Amino acid sequence: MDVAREVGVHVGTVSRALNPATRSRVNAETAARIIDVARRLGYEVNIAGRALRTQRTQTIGALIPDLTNPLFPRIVRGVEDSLEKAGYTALIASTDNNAQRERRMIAALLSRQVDGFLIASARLEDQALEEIAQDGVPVVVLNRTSANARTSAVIADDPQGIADVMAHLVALGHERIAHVAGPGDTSTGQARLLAFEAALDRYGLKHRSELVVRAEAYSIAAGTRCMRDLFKRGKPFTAVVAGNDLLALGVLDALKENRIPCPERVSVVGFNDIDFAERMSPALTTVRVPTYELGARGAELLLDMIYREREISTVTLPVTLMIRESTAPPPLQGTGLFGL
Amino acid sequence: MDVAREVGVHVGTVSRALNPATRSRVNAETAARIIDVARRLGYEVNIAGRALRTQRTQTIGALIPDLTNPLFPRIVRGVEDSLEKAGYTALIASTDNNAQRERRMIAALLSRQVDGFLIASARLEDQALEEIAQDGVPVVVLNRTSANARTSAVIADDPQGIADVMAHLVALGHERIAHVAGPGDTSTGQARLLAFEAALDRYGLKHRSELVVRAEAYSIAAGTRCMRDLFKRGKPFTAVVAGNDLLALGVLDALKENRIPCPERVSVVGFNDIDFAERMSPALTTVRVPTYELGARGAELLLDMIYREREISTVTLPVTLMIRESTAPPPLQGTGLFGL
DNA sequence: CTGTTAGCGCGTTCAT
DNA sequence: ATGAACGCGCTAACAG
Repeated sequence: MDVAREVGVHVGTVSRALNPATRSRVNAETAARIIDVARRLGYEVNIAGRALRTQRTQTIGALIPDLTNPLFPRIVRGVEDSLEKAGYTALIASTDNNAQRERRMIAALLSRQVDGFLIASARLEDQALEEIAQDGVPVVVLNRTSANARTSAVIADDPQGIADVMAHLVALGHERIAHVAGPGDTSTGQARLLAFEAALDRYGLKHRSELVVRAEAYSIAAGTRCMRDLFKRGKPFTAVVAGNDLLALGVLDALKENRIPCPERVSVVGFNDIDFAERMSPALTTVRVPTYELGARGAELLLDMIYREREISTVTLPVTLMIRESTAPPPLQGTGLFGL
Repeated sequence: MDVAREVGVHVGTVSRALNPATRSRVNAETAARIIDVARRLGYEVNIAGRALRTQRTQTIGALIPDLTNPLFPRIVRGVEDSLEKAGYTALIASTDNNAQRERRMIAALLSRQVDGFLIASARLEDQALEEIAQDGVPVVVLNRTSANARTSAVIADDPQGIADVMAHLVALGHERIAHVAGPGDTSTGQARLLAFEAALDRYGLKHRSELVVRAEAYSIAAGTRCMRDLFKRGKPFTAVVAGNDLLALGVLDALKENRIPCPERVSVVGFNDIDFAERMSPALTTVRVPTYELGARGAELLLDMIYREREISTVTLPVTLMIRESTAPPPLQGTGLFGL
């Protein structure tokens, strides 16, 4: 270490002087000199070396299903900001919600000795996740719950969001409401479907299984496919609650295919309030999820687990219904879809 | 290393067996046994340890201005896919095109001994970049050029894109075309402005400095501000070429504020063809940039530089004009903006 | 307060 | 083909 040579002290002293936590144990004056020389020489600690010794890489792994879904960049941003305060950095990996790719990425991150994992992948029953937690590496899941008792979670209040949506639709006069549910193996898909059914009960609306379709993925294409399915069944409806915004966009596409105007004949609502949702045509009514906070809180929780071995916890963030152009009162009787 | 103990060989042998590059130098049978045991024990090489020895972390740093701009997730995706093939991983950092944050991130990445940098930050005169290259760490810049002779670059064919845009507008009959240019300290901002002016000459159109405004950032808000500026100047125009899609969205907002219909009275065109551009209202006419390829090629170039100390090069990718709803013929004389 | 020593996990070199 | 020894950069622990 040439800083040591330059100042004329031992490397150990330099190490202590440069680490804020141990700086107090070295003469203030020499410390100042060391810091000065280090800066002048452009010295940066080698985190790989430190990691070898401390077993801490100051790096966490973030598993994101798809950065292309506007939901996630905001989450990542929250994560980054929280981590940076602690001198941490995130290694980001896209998984496509593909189990195999997920395993590969986890292996890659594990071999880089990440200090913890932030997992926004939606799949419910990850044995991969199980393995990590068993290894003793802290895990926080984002925007999903986990069956695993050893992971913390930060989630949005999905039941409340769906409840707000349903209250809005019922207030507008809708009675035949369809649901394009998210994938069954995701916790959000399940939670939102449950909340949908609970709302049906609350308002004394009939459960019609023909009005519920499950998407196989959270994507625009899947939303369109589900909607085509719904049309084939030929059962009347005046509103569609989509599992998330991408599904809602797919629903709108299918509506357009069939020249069914939204919101005049069918209302559509999404979930998440992705960027640009308000600029779509029609501007999408949806539930805003505080994505930045979701990431920020998740990162804080993880740092807590790393440093203070804090107990496991689940944080639920409030959501807000954003009413825009894609919802309106249902058409008059006799003028609706399928002669409703 | 407990794998060694389990198999009954020396750690050196295990190391050789587990490293594909040196596997040939060990008995095939023992190698197989070692690999088997390693898998059974869930052993993963510690990249930090290897890095210390080899000075290679198999990790590169990616500086992205803003993941929230839909342009970048696609680039990142291309980067990831190319890197993964080589066993590399990307450390992603958002910079906000903020010089100070950029330095902090570079320091953080440098201390993690990244093997190279992929820089999509747009700012032109980075001394930070200069320093990195001087350190001998390979750098590839993405979607921008660099004054630095030691960095490779992958860029889109901006001049061609703007030329196509102008040909389209002129063919529609536009003669008074405004330009909301990108920031002057970005290479894209400069290149597109130059191409805009060249096209003016090509079609014998007058240069009107009052019809050119410079944005201070690539953002929606900046686009709106520029447009308000343009209105204040009171000079007539029938089309606006925006420096990128976000600026174009800001331009559309300003038009809406003033109840000026697009494309009936003013045509607007963007650049990049971000996701959802075709779902906006009106659907945005813009220039598609092959973002995934941009990232993928950039990563390949960087790996080449790391492994083969390849010479510096610049790759230019072709672009495509996407004609949608935001462009149309100009209004008839006398009905246009400012009495045009 | 500071110097010394040892060892984190790996790859390399030299010996066998 | 394999074992032994060393050192990469750093910090914890101990000695002074």
